[in-house]
Amino acid sequence: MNNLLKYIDSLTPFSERSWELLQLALTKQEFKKNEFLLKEGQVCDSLFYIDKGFCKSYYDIDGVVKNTGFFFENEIATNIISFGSGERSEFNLVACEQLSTIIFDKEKLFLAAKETPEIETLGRNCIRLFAAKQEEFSKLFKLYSAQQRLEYLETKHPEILQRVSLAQLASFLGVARETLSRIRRRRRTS
Amino acid sequence: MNNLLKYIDSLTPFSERSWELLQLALTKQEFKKNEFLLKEGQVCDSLFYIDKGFCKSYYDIDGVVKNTGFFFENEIATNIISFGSGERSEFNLVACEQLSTIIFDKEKLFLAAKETPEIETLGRNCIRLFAAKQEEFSKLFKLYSAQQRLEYLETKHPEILQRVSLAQLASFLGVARETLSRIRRRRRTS
DNA sequence: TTTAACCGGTGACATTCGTCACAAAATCAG
DNA sequence: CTGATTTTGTGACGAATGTCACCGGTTAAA
Repeated sequence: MNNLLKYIDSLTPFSERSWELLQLALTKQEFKKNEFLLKEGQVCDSLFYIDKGFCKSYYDIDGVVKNTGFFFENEIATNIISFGSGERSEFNLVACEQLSTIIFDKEKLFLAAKETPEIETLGRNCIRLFAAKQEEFSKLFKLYSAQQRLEYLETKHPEILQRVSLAQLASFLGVARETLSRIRRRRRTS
Repeated sequence: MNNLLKYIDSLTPFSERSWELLQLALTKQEFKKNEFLLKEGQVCDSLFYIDKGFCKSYYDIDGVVKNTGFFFENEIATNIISFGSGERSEFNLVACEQLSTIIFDKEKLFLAAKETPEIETLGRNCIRLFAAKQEEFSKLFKLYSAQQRLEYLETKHPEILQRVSLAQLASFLGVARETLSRIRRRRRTS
């Protein structure tokens, strides 16, 4: 819980009482590699704070896996559309390696938020960070070529390159695995 | 202010007192076509509720305009990254036609939110909707071809096609104007 | 009315990318 | 250590896209 406390403190002032109330909504949970945090078709009623390990979000489009996000330590993973609206999730969340999370239960979280506005503010800030991350990555696709997207990740998010296989990365970059190989080769030889 | 009231009511329960407090943070503002709501390099300290007309967000990449979003009546337009973090905006917001907005001033909004948790909750829900829209559109680029992206807009967001020129739309879809022409022709002839 | 500006379409051509097939290298399990 | 599996690289080829040039139709301004 220690990492989580630091994470919260970095977002908003938080009293002892708020922390005690919040803990009523929290559960530690471990996932094995390839275990699902959220499956397509389920309603997402949790926020997953990542304590150790990482997971990814992906769509299964006619049997083809399309990675759309990676979530590492000290981040929140969730389906914000499903969590907010109660609709079924269109994508999956799956552990990429042994994963330790702290789950925020939606219902209990809302109950706790009624008791203190600090929890409401925390929620707003979590969503804000989540939205900022969304915007950052969607920008890549709207503005840049595959090669430029790779270069952006290399400078701004090297942790992804270090921990994710090239096939996984290619899917995330929105190109075929072969295209990513060629981009890398072009740069080696020039 | 009537449209805004309905918008708020659709998001969260709102007392008379909350509405009166919120109004302290609100200002009506008109923009002429091609007038800027937010310029690249500025810090965004407003949420723009769109009452009438529409605007767009775009990046200027080495002199090339890349449209990234359109915002119509009954939506909030802003730069969520800049608004939340205080960093400078990397993109522009500009009126595409005569535009009537109601501006939420960030500083005054935070003051009002301290008085009542209903405003805090409203803020959380506005951000949530904004994040959901981000995710919806970024999904298009990660999963679909240009033609599929067009088809998605035609079925899910026909208002965009009705009000935006093909050149603007092509930029938003992330393809050259000519490519959009060819997609349209392919479908006519097949 | 005339002229200019804008909008949408299209042809030509080079480039890039996806797909399929296969091979080399790295990793893992027994 | 060894064989199997996974990961990565690459060649061939067709399809899709970007770029440039130009045209006709519409709209708006002079």
